[in-house]
Amino acid sequence: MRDQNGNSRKRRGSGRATIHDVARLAEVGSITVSRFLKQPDLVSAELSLRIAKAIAALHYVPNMVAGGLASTRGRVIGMVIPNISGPIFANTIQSFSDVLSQHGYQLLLASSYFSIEQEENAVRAFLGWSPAALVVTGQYHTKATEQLLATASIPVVETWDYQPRRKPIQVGFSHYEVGQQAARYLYDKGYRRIAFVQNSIAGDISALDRRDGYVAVMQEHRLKPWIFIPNEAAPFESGKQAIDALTMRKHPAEAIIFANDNLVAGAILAGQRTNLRMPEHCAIVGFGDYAMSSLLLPSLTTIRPPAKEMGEIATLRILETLGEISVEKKVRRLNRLTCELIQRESA
Amino acid sequence: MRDQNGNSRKRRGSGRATIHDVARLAEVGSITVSRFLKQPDLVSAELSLRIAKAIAALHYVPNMVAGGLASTRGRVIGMVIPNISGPIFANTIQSFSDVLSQHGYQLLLASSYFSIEQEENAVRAFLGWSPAALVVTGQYHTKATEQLLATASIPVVETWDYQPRRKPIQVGFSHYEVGQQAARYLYDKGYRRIAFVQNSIAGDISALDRRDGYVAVMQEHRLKPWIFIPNEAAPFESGKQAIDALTMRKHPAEAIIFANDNLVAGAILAGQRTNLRMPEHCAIVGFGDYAMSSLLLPSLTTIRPPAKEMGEIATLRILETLGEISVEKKVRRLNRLTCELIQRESA
DNA sequence: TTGTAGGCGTTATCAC
DNA sequence: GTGATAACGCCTACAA
Repeated sequence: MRDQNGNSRKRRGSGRATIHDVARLAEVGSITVSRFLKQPDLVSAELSLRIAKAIAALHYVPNMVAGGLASTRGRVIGMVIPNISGPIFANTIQSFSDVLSQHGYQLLLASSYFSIEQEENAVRAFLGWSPAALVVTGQYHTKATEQLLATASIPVVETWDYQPRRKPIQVGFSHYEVGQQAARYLYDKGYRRIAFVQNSIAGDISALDRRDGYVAVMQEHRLKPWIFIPNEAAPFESGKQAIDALTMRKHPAEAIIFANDNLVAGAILAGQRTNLRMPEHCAIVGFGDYAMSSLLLPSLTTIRPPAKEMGEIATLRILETLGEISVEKKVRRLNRLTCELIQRESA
Repeated sequence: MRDQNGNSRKRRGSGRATIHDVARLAEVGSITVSRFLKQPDLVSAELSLRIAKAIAALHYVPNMVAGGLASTRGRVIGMVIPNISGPIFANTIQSFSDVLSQHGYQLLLASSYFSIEQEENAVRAFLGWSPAALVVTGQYHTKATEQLLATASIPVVETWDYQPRRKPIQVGFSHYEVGQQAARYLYDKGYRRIAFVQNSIAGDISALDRRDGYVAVMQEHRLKPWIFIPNEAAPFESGKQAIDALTMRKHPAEAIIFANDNLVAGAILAGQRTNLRMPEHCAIVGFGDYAMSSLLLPSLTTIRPPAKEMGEIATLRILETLGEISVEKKVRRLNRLTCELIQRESA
């Protein structure tokens, strides 16, 4: 039974042209069409031409679902990120997605909101799609996630963190060292009463690593670590709360390291209101280098994570593991990236 | 031939437990397992229990790819957005993805960088995944995209724009009216020499609609429209260039509408350097209400698009069309959202 | 270089 | 309420 296009009428089908329709029109075997699409070198020029015409005539779009099922490995790659809309991760997603789509892979995205339980759900959901690879954020996961990732037998990349001797491919940086970097910078500038303001989001474990780096440097110099934990939920409010608590006291902080630039934004706004001058009264170092960080008054001295680079390199490492490309040795060793301290007005 | 788990050894397979493995362990037919997962009401309590146990024992994760192939409609939804990392669209993505995943759908994401050709590529790639629905940004597409969307016979949603009498489901707002809104606001404040600064990104067609709205209001009042087109690529630079050109002249602009807040950020920084006082010397209205907009000095009067709402409502409309949920009539009519003018210091 | 047979894991269809 | 069977559209394996 044929419909008006000469296609066989299917009981269930999607209605779209299939590889068989193309093959019939081009008068070749379907497998030749498949080869034409995947390994064009193996198909003769003559058949290639006929096939190309048939594809165009039928508006054929290969069914990736069927292909994925047949090859038991789909051309999707899942990515779990704490926060899609956060200023910090968007660049990683963007560059990841861009490089990926150039190689015919699609990005499946989910957000965990810094909850490792939500991350587990996302990973579980992704696995149902037989992804070619998975990308997660950070090194801290639930036991179940660890196990899912281990048994998935696909490339797994951890971004936004770095820990030697871990199984997954790492493309990130050491948060601990970022904490050290910030503390040393301030110490070297002569500050001694240096405080650290934690993130208001409890699930942000990486921020605790940065705190630990700060603590280590303080102890190195026999200074007492001074940690402030905001009890506000909103980042701006937390920042305000922190700077008030740390500066409006008898022995105020000379310098403050904030867990991220969002907190700083709140702090700086509060400072403008109270005429707190930075860095004269209090120096500030943030983390993240968000778009706004250079626009604040004072502009913000902060540590810039290699967000875009992580996305790019993660993709390259994945594509290499999948045999899609071969990358230089240089790239293959780029597990551990570094953050740059951007010196501006606030410290 | 069975392996150690009692599963039949497959020549190709993924190695994961299949619905058949579950069925065998639970001693039921595979279709009953399928029903247990999709329509639990139709399965007796006794079998349900056995199946649940088997699923847990085997760590069974349904293969969505196979399911998608069999049902010719996968549980993925594709979304094309101009810019993932842009401050403006991220909220739409986030809320869209969140509601979606609550209903068991996955988000496929691609960015167009304001190029309708890239959008076409993305749509084509998405269609290969038999998505349950597609979301695109804006109402301007290539002919081919229009055709792809029309023949896909799946729900299509256009966000971030609104145009009556278009075929796709619309969840957005009128950029033309936003342009009018900004112009009227400034006119009502007494400004007459009002200029409009276009976006430096040529592909941002919606920004031209905003410009047209501004032009219309100016002509309404018999004022001469004054449009500045930056020739810089970078938004901050464009903003600086624009404010310099529009204010450092004999008859400077009294007020400026910028195509977006990124441009304004550059302009305000330039103004701080030249001691241009806003709004005294020049009032400014932006568009987007980015995170930084309230932090600038002066804080920015701007028009806030309903980014999060668009994502949420788009998802609801899609899920409703797919028969997943039923929404109130109220929501069903929410095609046209409105933008709020946020009054701050700059105008 | 090209083709044939059969499987990938699930669901639609129909029968009991 | 439950199950057998046949698609779904492509790809791997093997053959010619």
